Amino acid sequence: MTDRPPNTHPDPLPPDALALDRQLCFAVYSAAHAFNRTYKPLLDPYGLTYPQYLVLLSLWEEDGRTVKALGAALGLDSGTLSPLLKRLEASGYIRRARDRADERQVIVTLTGKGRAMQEEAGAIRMEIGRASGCSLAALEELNSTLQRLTANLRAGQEADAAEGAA
Amino acid sequence: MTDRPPNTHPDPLPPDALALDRQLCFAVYSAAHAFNRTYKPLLDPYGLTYPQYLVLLSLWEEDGRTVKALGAALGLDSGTLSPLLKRLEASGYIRRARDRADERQVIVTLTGKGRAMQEEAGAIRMEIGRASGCSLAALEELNSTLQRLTANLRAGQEADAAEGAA
DNA sequence: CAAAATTAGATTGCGCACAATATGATTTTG
DNA sequence: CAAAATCATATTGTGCGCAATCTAATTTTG
Repeated sequence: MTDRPPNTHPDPLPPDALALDRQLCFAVYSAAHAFNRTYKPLLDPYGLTYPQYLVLLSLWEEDGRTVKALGAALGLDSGTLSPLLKRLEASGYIRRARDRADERQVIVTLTGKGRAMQEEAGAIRMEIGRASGCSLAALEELNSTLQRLTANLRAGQEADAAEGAA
Repeated sequence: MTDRPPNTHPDPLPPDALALDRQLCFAVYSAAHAFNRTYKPLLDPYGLTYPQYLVLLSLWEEDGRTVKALGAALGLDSGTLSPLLKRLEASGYIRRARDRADERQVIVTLTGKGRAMQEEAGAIRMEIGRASGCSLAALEELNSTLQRLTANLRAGQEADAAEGAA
């Protein structure tokens, strides 16, 4: 229970300040769903889900990462990744093996099928780009704006966490 | 690595075109998670989740909507909303009742507690705005850009669906 | 070196999200 | 008006996402 400034009613918010279409969070939430739904028919033929596809993207950048490294790259924890990676292994895209040097760690490696999938990903990416209906420049601009926003939100969380631990 | 196999690739994608931080979808996905994590400590004291909060926002705009109308506003179907609304009812924010005129429909109505929560929402919204670290103008700009993107993606889905049905 | 602390993953439980399906109410049509 | 089609919602099954907890391996410390 942090004591915040006594802002019971700091400002009279505009009457429609709480309208759904005024909330940036909702615009982000909706866009995320829209991407998911657009990816689904493209990934279904390969038996992949969108988060599984993200893991493959991550491994194509650097194969042989640990679960922890993947989690850091994707912003996911082991509670999400452990079962997801099991499914990815069951469908033949990756293999998991304990690191001999440090048996706490699990190394995730692409299989031949996993590497081969990268060829298909180019077409998927093109299709998504087309579906977004934005110019390359607009995509990059939006991308970096969202990355800044995400960084700001994360910084706020860390600050609050530190405050709570103090 | 510059020379790719002369495959069926329409265009030679830049070698890092599949890098995670180049994917707009991933920026959106990450921002959505970041919002969720920022909202969580603000909503936890009220026993609300973020999607439940969205339902309340929607009802504050117009109370007494049907499940279908809520689904249209939020982009969710009954498979998601039915159990969510049950939980919202169990925690006392809403009531659900069959429409007497058309017993197929369920009308969702705010309780006193549900209406009272709107007072708290102002402070939550301010806190989120602060955490986003963006100016009002930047927020609105980003909001409308994302709304256009979402509309484009949805249009593509509908086109594909129509194509499949043809 | 042995005990304590830290670390990496896995597991459990709950809630969201969606496809597919089921049920019951209403509308359309023959 | 009765059968068929449509509609609104609920249910089931699968997968993501996260908090909390557990286990085993490694590192730190006394």
